[in-house]
Parts: sequence; C-alpha cells; structure tokens
Amino acid sequence: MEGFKKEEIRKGPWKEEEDEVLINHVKKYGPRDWSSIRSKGLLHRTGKSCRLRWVNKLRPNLKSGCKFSAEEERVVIDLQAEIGNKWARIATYLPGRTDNDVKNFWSSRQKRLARILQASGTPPSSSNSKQQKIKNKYPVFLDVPTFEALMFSSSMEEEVSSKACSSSYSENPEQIRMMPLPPLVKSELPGYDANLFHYEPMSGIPFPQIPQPQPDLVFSPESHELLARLDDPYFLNVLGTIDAPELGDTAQFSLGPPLFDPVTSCMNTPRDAKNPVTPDTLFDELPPDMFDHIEPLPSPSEW
DNA sequence: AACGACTACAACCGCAGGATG
DNA sequence: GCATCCTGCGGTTGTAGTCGT
Repeated sequence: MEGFKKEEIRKGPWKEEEDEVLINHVKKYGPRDWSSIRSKGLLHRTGKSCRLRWVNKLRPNLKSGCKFSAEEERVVIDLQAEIGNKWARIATYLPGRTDNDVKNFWSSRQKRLARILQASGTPPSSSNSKQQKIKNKYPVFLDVPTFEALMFSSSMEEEVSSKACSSSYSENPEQIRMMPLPPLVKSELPGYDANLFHYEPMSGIPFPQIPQPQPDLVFSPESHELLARLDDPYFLNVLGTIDAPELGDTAQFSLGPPLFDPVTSCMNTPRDAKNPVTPDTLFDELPPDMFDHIEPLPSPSEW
C-alpha cells in the first residue's frame, strides 16, 4: 500500500498540462484545498507541491525571468538585516517576487560572498586560481553586505536589462520609504546601524555612510589602518570605476559624484597619480580578517 | 569545439507552527 | 486533546545556461 502511494506521486518538472489543471483548479476554488487536487485525482502531485508550483510559478503578476533590480536588492538586504531570514515576509515587500525568489537570491549572494571572502584569504602564492581572477575583477565591497548596501548593489550592472521589468519601486520609489516596517526595535539588533541605510529619495540609491567599527570588534593593526583610510576620499575614489565587462562597450562605469560627493566636490579631485589606488591593489591590501565580523548575519532565532 | 566552473533557478524534503474540525 | 491540513522556513539537489580556458 505504501509503495503504491509512493508510485502515485509525481515529482520533478511540471508539464504544461499539469499547470493547466492547477490553474483551472485555482480558478474554480481559489488558491486553497491543495490536497484535494490529488484526492480528486486531478494531479498526481502532493498538495504541497501544487501550492509551491502555484506560488512560485503560476501565480499572476510574477516577475519570472527578471533579475532583482538594484532597488529590490536593496530592499532584501535592508529587510534581511532588520527582520532576518523571513523570506515570505520580505517577499511581501517585493511585488511579483516569491519567498523562494528571495531565498535563492540571498543564497547565491551568500555563496558569492563566501567564495570571495575565501579567495581573500588565499595566500599570494596560489594566485593562479580562477578565484584570484574573480577577486581582482570585483572589489570585495560588491559582496560584503554592509558595504554593498552602502556603495552599490551587485545588480547595478543589470540595471539596463532590468529596466525592461519595471518594478513598482522604479515606478514609485517613494513607495518603499512609506511602507511600514515590521515593529522591531532596531537597537536590539546586534551590529545593526540604521544610519547605514539611508534611502536617498531623489536617486533611489542608498546614500553611502562609512560604517564605523563596532566598539567590541577587534581588528588587526592592518584593518585599523584600512578603516582609517576609509576617511580618505582618494581611497574611496578607487570605487568610482568598476571593471564591468557585462556592460559591453561601457566596460567601465563611474559611480560618480552622487554617491561619493554628497556635500562637497572634494571627491571629484583626481586621485594621486603617484599612488594610484586600483581595485586590485585595494583588494590585495585587505586583510582577510577584516570582514570576519560581517558574516554571517545573526538570524533572529539566535537573538 | 570541448570541457569544467560557476550561476540562477526550480523543485524537493524535513520540520515546525498555526488553524480547523 | 488529537488529527489533519496549510503555510513558512532552512537546507539541499538537479539542471540549464553562461563564461573562461
């Protein structure tokens, strides 16, 4: 009997016919009674599988095939920092996105980050690896949560393509600022600094605030030196140009004054020609332990 | 062109918690 | 109180596409 039941349940990719049956069921009864789909013999799928298929793929107004826009990424990063891995809750702030989307996005982002951090720990002698090339290509800031949220998002390079998929935030950037955030006392969150996430209403791009080291964090002398250098405009200016081959002919794009020159224009000064700071040298100078305090973010269950 | 590494995505599983009968 | 169903989460796997060598 047990074996028979198991045989009855279909798994794997969904066929169009199955999707149609599921859609018809939802049209008739609404998005509920998932288990009845199987008990009625309509589909040989579990109710759970049916629900997942509907929620993640068949639900109307889904942004399937669209990469996360910079704004969406910013929302995920900010909300994740605020409420933890509540993907479904975060997804409610992103119309057209499912919890699975958000989870996958975060997961691949974490993997990317882990790999880059791991690469940053590799000694120079092993610099012939592919990871070394990746490391040199993308400044570590791209994937470190706090810095990333501050400076720019890794999906900025997708900006052009993602414009085709208009997000509600693109249409109304003010909307996200007006959305009620969950009733959480931010000050209770370890390491969370609300000042790090200041939404710039005009541009929609988070205004970069240089993160201050937490008092209880212990940095190596090298890290201290680097943190001190963050106050140096020329040091930050290295981030003004990014090697982004994905952009084709616009192989380099400038983050420009709006990000790094909010008040004065001092950041626009040409960098020291004698001591040019390049993303490569910048990365190479970063001690591996510098980001130890950043990853991983604590989940609310651990508070 | 072939191959391997990497990425994004879809889908599954196990578990937990809430709602309902 | 218990069983069942639904929902959500974290983790994982499989696969197709992309990219670099």
